[in-house]
Amino acid sequence: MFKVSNPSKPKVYQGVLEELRVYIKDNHLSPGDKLPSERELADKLQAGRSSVREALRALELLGLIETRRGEGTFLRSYQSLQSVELLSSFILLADRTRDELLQVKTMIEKEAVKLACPNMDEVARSKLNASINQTTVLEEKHTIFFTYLLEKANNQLLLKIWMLLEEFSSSIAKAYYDEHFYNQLMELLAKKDYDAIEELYKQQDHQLYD
Amino acid sequence: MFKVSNPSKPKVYQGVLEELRVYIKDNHLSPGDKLPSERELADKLQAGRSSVREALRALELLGLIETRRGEGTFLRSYQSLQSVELLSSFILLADRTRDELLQVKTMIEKEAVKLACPNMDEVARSKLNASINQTTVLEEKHTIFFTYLLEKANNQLLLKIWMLLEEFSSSIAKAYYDEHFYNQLMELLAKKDYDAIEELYKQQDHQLYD
DNA sequence: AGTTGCAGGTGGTCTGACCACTAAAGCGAA
DNA sequence: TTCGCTTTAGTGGTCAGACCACCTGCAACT
Repeated sequence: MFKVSNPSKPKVYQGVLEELRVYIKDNHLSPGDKLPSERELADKLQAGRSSVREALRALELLGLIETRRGEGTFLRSYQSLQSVELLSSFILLADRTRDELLQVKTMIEKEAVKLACPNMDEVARSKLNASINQTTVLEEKHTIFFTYLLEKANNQLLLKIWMLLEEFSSSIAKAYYDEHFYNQLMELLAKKDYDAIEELYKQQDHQLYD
Repeated sequence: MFKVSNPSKPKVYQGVLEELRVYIKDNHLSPGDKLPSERELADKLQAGRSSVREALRALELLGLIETRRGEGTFLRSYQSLQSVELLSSFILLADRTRDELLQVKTMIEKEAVKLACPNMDEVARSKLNASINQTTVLEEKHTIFFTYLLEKANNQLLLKIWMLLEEFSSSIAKAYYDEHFYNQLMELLAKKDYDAIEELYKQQDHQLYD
C-alpha cells in the first residue's frame, strides 16, 4: 500500500562512479595516469570489489579507462569519436527508411562542401581531381569525393557521422549523382560560391540515382 | 620469448555479451520480455555470476535492459541514453570538440527549419508561437523551438541525431540565440523563404551566446 | 471470498579465494 | 660493476558462496 512506485534505490556502482569522478578531478589525473587498484578503491570507498569492478566495466565500455592485467587501471585519452560510434550504432539500430537516411547524408554532404571551401586551395583541388579520376565507378567516385571534402571540412564529429551514414547506406542503397554534378561542384568549390552550391543541390533534389 | 605482444585476451563478460545477443535473437525476444535470471545465465553460459553481472551492467548502461530487484531482468523498449549523462559528467570536452559539436548542431537546426517549412501551416505556426512563449528562459526557448521544428521536419533519424547532440551540448555549453532571432525565423518560416533562412544563419554565425 | 503470512525466486552486494600476468626487487655469475 | 635470472609482491580476471532486500504467488487462516 502507498507504494511509491519504484524510486529505484541507487546502486552502489553508481555511487562508485561518482566518487571516481571526484577522485579524478581532485587529483588532477590526466590521460595515461594510473588509478588506484581495485582492492584499494574497494577499501577506500567502502564497497565490495565486485561493485567497484562493475563501475570500472562501465567506464571501460565508454572508453574512458583502460585496464592492463598485472599492471593496473589507467585513464585513457578521450576521443569523442569512440563514444559517437557507440551511440550512433544504437541510433541506427532501429529501422530507418532509406529516404531518411539519404536525406540526412545528402544534407551533410552539401554543408560539408561549404565548410570545405575555405580550405580548398589550388593544390587541394587538383589533388581531389586526381583522386576521383582514379576510378570510373560512380559510387566509388562519390565516396572518394566526399571523403576528401569531409576531411577538409575540418570537423571530426561531422566526418564521423557521415562515415557511419555512408557505411550504413551503402548496404541498403547505392547513391550517387550524375558525373557532371561532381564537376560542377568542383567549379563552385573554386569560386567559393555558397549560394550556387545551395542552388545546385536544390536542383539535384530527388534526382539521386540508385 | 616469442611473446605475441598482447592481443588482449578477450574477457569473459564480452563473451557473455555476445551470447546474450545470440540468445535474444534466437528466442525472438521483444522489448519487455524477460531474460533468464543471473544465476541461470551463469550456469548456462558456464561463467561466474559476477561475470554475467558485468555484462548485464554494460547492457544496462547502454539502456538496452532494465533490472528490477526481486523480479528479474527485462529487455527495454526505449533507450534513455544514460551513457550520455555519464560521459559528459566525466569529460570536459575539449574546446575543439565543443566547437565541432555546436557547429554540427547548428547546421542540423538550420536545415531542419527548411525541411519543416512545407509542414508549417497557420495552425502549426501559432502552436509553435504559443509554446515558446511559455517560458522566458532563452535556453528553454531554444530547445522547445527546435524540438517542435525537428518533429515537423519529418525525419526521425535527423530528430534522433539532433536530440543526442542537444543532450550532449546542454551539459557542456548553453547555446541559444538572441530572442529576436527566433521571431525572424518564425517570419521566414511563414514566407518559406529558404534563401533568407540561409542568409540569416550566415549572419548569426559565431554569435551564439554561451 | 477476502485477508494474511510464508516460501521461493530474483537482483544487489560483499567476502575470500584462486589464477595469470607484470614489474621491480633481489641475487648470483661474469 | 654489470648483466641476466629468479623471486616476489601487486594487479586485474574470475569464480563460488554467502547474506540481504525485495517481489510474487500460493497456501492457510479468518
